[in-house]
Amino acid sequence: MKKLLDLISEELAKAFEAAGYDASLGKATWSNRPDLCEIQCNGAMAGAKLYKKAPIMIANDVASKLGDSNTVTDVEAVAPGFLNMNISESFLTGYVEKMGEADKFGFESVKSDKIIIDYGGPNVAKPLHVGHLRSAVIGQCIKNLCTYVGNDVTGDIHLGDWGLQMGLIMTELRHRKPELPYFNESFTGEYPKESPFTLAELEEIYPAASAKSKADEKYKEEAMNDTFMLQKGEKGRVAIWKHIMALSIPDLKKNYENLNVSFELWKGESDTGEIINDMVEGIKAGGFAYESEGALVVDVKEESDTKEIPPCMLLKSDGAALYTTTDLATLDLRRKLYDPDRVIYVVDKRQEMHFTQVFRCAKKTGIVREDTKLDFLGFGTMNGKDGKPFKTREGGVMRLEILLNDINEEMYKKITDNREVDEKEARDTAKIVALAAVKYGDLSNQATKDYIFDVDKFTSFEGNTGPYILYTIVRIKSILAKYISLGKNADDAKLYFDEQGCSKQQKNLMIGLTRFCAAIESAYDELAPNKICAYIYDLANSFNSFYHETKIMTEEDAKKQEGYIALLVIVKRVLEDCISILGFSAPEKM
RNA sequence: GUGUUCGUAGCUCAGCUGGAUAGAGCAACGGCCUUCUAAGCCGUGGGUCGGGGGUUCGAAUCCCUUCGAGCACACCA
Repeated sequence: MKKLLDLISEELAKAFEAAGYDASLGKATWSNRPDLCEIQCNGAMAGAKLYKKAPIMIANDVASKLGDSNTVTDVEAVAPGFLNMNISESFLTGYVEKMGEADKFGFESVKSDKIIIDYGGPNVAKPLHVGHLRSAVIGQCIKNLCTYVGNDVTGDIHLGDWGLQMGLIMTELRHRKPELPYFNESFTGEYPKESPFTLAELEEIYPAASAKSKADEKYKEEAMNDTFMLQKGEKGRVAIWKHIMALSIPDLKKNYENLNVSFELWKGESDTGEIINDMVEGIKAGGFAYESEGALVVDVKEESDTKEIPPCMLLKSDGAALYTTTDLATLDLRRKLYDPDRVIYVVDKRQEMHFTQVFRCAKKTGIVREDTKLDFLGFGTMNGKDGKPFKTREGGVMRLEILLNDINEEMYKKITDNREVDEKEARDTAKIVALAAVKYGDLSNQATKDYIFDVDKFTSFEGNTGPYILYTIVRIKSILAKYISLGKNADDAKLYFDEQGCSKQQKNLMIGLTRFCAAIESAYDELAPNKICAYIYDLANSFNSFYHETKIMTEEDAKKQEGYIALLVIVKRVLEDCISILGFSAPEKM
């Protein structure tokens, strides 16, 4: 379905042409002065130079050609050369009607790429903390968005399960329990099925080991050696590694489920273990790699660089793989298994340099196709109210689980405050609304910027927040339920065009609906979830104004009432599609 | 040091492919619940868009410069 502005632009283009000017000047935009008009066209000013003519004269010429239009009304040329106009109500109503009937409100899928989205990236050695929230929330939304616009999308969690963090755990474990069979090289029997540590112990072992390695050089070397041995497939280390994975993955699954985040693929760095060798050999054979200070590297500098880009390192001087290696091998593996057209990484923006190196190296060495799009969507840090990285009150790393529980609890209090609510229902609603609050709070900011995670703000739920959006949807649901309870059918309701004209609020609401496709499109083009948030906040505002202005259930004219209901149905569907892309849902009541 | 992102109301943020009077929310103040959920609606106050130059009929937006902040700069991930 063509966008409303495009339809009007076409008409303007014809008018410019009829008046003797270039058709391309006829471009309609939404007015930035809603007090003056709904739609404006600045083409006359752009054409002033071209035709060496006062812009107001051009605007007047064009306006005179638009007198009998059935899409726009009140066309007016205004100094210095604006062309102001309103949309015809019958045309607008007809357009919204068609939107309601069309699949995805007339959004035209132009893309059908095979896309892999790399997000989540949890470290199996430690529990999810607030730092993982953004990747999960933004990644899931980008995945939903790419799917909505018609791509074939696969989400990959890309576990951090093959690096030094694994070696650190093993080293610490050996120091604590040297008697374990995993560390006995002459051991030939079966390793125990039972893990030698619990999940809780694992969560304690890693930070302890990490701290020691920073203070003790020898300890760190030991950990690096353990990492190397694991990567070589030494059976004792592999057995411990399996224990870690078996404990960690179910826990991760549970936590991501609570966030309404899911992954089609649960691959990790370790899945590249077997192909790293071949890949490195291939790059060497291609003549791309050379030795530098003992390490194997590939140059990735380019002429246009404004700064020094260090070479991309394939192997450390001790021969071990590092994160560039596993990221490259992951691309290699993905091409072999899925051959994607595009890979999108939703990762902390501090890793930009790393991915620049990986992308260039992958293109240069032919690991990915020349036309594969590799996108880095770097997000900013989640800070506390003090503007510094979010921490617990004690200054430690805040576990995601605890953060979410806190917010759920706050939400529950809010819901049960001063009213009688069923306990179970209140708990369920609290969970839904809390998740919306957290996700919307994140997604409504530009992904690339740091943002302040303010628990008070998110639990206050006023203004531009997820709960406000949900509240709007719940209000609509409530009216529709009432309408249906009278034995009427809301789904078959038809929009009503009133010759007398509709209220300003209603027209505004309809205009809001017509902007859906453009909002989705720009959000997709820029991989910017905040554009969807801005759109639905605006739409929800329009609806709430309309809601206060219009008494729906007491409307006596049945046709008119049916028209209102039809409008509500579309607004609700648009809002629900949008929040479903954002990754949350609305309760029945709140 | 080099590069990069950013600096907009007291606070948190939009707006940035140049257009008319720079917008929201929070906070402050004032209205609106016997009528579809007041987690709402309507209104008031609050700004040298960090500073200075430039390009343009027109600049928060583009260019240069300066000040300030964050981040990154090969053997961690």
